Amino acid sequence: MSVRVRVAPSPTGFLHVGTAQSALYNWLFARHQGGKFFVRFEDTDKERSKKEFEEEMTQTLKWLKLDWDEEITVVSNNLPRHQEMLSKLLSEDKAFYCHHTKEELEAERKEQEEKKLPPRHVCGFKNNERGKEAGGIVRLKVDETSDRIIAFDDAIRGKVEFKQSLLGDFAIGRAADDPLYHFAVVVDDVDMKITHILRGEDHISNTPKHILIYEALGFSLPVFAHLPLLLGIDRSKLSKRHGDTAVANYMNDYLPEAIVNFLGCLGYTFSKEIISKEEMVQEFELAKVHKSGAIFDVQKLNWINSQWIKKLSPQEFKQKAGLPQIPDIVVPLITERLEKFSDAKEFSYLWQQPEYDPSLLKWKKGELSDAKSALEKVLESFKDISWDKETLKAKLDEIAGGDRGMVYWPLRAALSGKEKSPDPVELSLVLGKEEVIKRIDIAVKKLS
RNA sequence: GGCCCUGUCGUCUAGCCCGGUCUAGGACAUUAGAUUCUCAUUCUAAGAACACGGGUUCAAAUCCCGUCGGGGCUGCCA
Repeated sequence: MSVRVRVAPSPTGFLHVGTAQSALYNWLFARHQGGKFFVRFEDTDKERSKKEFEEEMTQTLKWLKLDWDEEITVVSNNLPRHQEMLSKLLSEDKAFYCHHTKEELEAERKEQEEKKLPPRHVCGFKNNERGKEAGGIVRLKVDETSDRIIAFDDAIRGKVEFKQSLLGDFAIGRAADDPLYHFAVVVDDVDMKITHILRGEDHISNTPKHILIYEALGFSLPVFAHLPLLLGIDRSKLSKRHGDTAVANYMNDYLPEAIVNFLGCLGYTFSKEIISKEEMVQEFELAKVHKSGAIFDVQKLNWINSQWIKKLSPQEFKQKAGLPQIPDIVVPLITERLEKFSDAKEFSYLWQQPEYDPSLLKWKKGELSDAKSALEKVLESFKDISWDKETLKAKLDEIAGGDRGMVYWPLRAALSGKEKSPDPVELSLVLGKEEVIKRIDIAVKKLS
């Protein structure tokens, strides 16, 4: 049987990096197995779900190049089916209406905590006539007297067990025509013939509930696999207070290849650290996914991004960095020292004249007057010189005598207007003779 | 509180299943050095971890028990 997996985010915000990671592992598993990967929007929470978030998530998934099979589905579109299944359970007496108020339920939960009892709602309505009267929320009947152990073999963690008696009669619908997540997700996964459910570890304790729903509905179980969570610096579940959690916030500074590479390696150890998703597909094995959560460390992301940036062709770089006007020849000078695209603007001196204070021209071992005379000598000798690396270098060394800094520093400063930059010979080569002479001339005038 | 998952350098991890080859390896980060006018790249080096306590064994990061720590869930959110 062919593998079918899905990622099912709820469209209540921008695509979270954790969701992106989950999508990636589902995608990797599907592609490795030659199966199908689907995207489904879990909009059972009508209050918070928004169409614009669906659109945003779709665009972001595309940007990550995690291609899905068939059209994206939306849970609410399957509502008639959910209602049908809910009614079925109700009529088969496997589910019932709970008429307790929120206040009563809350009081019950509070009391249970105080008495150190397991938190569960064993509903008094499940076995009396009022439980059949429509109104209130719909709960699944769970036999609290059973000593059954609900167990499943997690493809990542191995055997996981829960006592059925601790579950209580959990809610599956706000009303007979309004399914809750736990119910809708099961029905949809069945309808889509999902074979493996790879989702975040935060769903482990929901799994026994889902198993009970599968059973009540008479469907066979898929394979479950719970992915480790992405953590913030304090090791709690990654959330907004830890920084940017929306993939969208990384789109301007990072390459999708870097994000995918980073996310893939947080939760799995591949044969190498810089790896494309196609290469990941080759190696991916579900059982090798890590069990414990990993901290989302931007420093590592930055390094990975810098590695991917270095692989870019000049054309690709200019387009991604939003600098289409710059000459190809300056690109390597930038990519060699770039971690994030937004930092590219620091190198504007490569395509436009820099602004700087004349004092910058003074080298630490000399005076301003030394800089001036050095620049004048360079200016003079550059006017009629062969414009290649060896010649320029030889000439500058000759002018400098023994102390290269006396010439290199002021020249480099004159060309870049920065304390830190590529060396003056490289700058001269990419800037061109005419521009170099112009900039030296400006520098000399600043010192006059 | 209850239930469940998890625990190797600061971070991501290899090793653990099938005890000895582990004076615990790699990467990021940090520090120092080489190259160098500066920065970056590159290279070299250094510091840095088996949560703790028992047990089994000739031998334990690896097996067993317990403790502690971290996290998740505990909703008419997902």
